Amino acid sequence: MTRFAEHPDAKAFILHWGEMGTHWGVNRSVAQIHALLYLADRPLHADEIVETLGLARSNVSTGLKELQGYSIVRRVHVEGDRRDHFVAETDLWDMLMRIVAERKRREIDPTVQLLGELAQRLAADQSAPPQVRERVTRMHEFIGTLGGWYDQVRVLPKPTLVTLMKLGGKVARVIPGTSKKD
Amino acid sequence: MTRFAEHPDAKAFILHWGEMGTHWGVNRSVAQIHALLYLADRPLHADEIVETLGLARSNVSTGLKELQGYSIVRRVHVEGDRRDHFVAETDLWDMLMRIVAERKRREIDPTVQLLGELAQRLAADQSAPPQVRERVTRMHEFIGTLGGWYDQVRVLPKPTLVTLMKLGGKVARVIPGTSKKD
DNA sequence: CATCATGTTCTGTTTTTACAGAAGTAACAG
DNA sequence: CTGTTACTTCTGTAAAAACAGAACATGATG
Repeated sequence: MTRFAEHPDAKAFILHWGEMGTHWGVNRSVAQIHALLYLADRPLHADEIVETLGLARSNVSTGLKELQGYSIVRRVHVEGDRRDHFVAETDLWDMLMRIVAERKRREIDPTVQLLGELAQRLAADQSAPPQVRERVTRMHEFIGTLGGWYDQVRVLPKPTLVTLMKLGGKVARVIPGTSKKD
Repeated sequence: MTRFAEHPDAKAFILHWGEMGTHWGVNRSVAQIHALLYLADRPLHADEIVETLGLARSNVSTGLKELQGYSIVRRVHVEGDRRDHFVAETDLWDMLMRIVAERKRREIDPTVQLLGELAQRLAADQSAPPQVRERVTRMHEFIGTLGGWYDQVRVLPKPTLVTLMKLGGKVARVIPGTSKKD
């Protein structure tokens, strides 16, 4: 059915992507489903995924929901078939940006929120150990800075991002006080 | 013993840091040990960590080893005490860079390696599904580009990095063909 | 409106991971 | 050379996560 997924290199890709997932807090099955859809040249329906990856129908369902939560997989309608079909984002910049956006929303934002509360309370607390106050505050500021940078970069047009990325460290040349030599 | 860690806000920080870890593929205990050392104003020895966090001695030992593997905790000698003591990196830029470097080494580099092999084999394989060839190749190039960018940024002096970060999207202004307005 | 097709949620089981305590190793102190 | 302290590695257990299959829900079809 999913002929392309029988190719040994496709299989290797899917397996490796699954492993990668586990190292980054993503369920192996979810990552495998994503890899399969990324390699597909057409929308797949859930049962194709079940058969290709050997997962239970239930887990494919929840996996697809998770991937849609990241906005890197979307449901599409296929003419003359009432089953849901799914396609993955194939633009890798978009894919990365969406994953980052969602993880920020889920994990970073609540962390900044909490750190802000802790920092505020510690600032007013005479009995607080000074270095705890200072370190929590600095962590709050640091993650806030990263978040602010991300918010600015996120909205840049994709070609600009690609150019900046390719420039790499060379962008540092525009900063006053930095050597022109590198 | 570790008085600062009895403070409720310190406790909250440590617990949250532990949870964060679990979402990013880091053992909860390891992340907690790191948080505790980050908040400490002096080197701690293993038994202090055991008592403060309520972990088994064995796990503190392996946790500390792991953190040293990331180069964000180091062993220090304390005058007149033959036990090992440990301190965490408190410069958050350095900390982040070291974590990124290590995760790249452990996970990204082997992935690029594998993708390169797959892409090469697929290029020579007449029977390979064309979109599989193309998508694997693009993934390889994409991750390679990210890695190249990182390698360049990594070696920039810290003040330059901070300036760039604060500039945010404004660095895009220097790119030809980009509007001066943002 | 009964049946079938499709998809989701719930529940018990399996697998994986984290962990505590025991056993082992090494270095030092008396 | 013996006991003690500090630390690490090993091993069985406990906790957590992933998973399969069943039960359930929804909506289309004859």
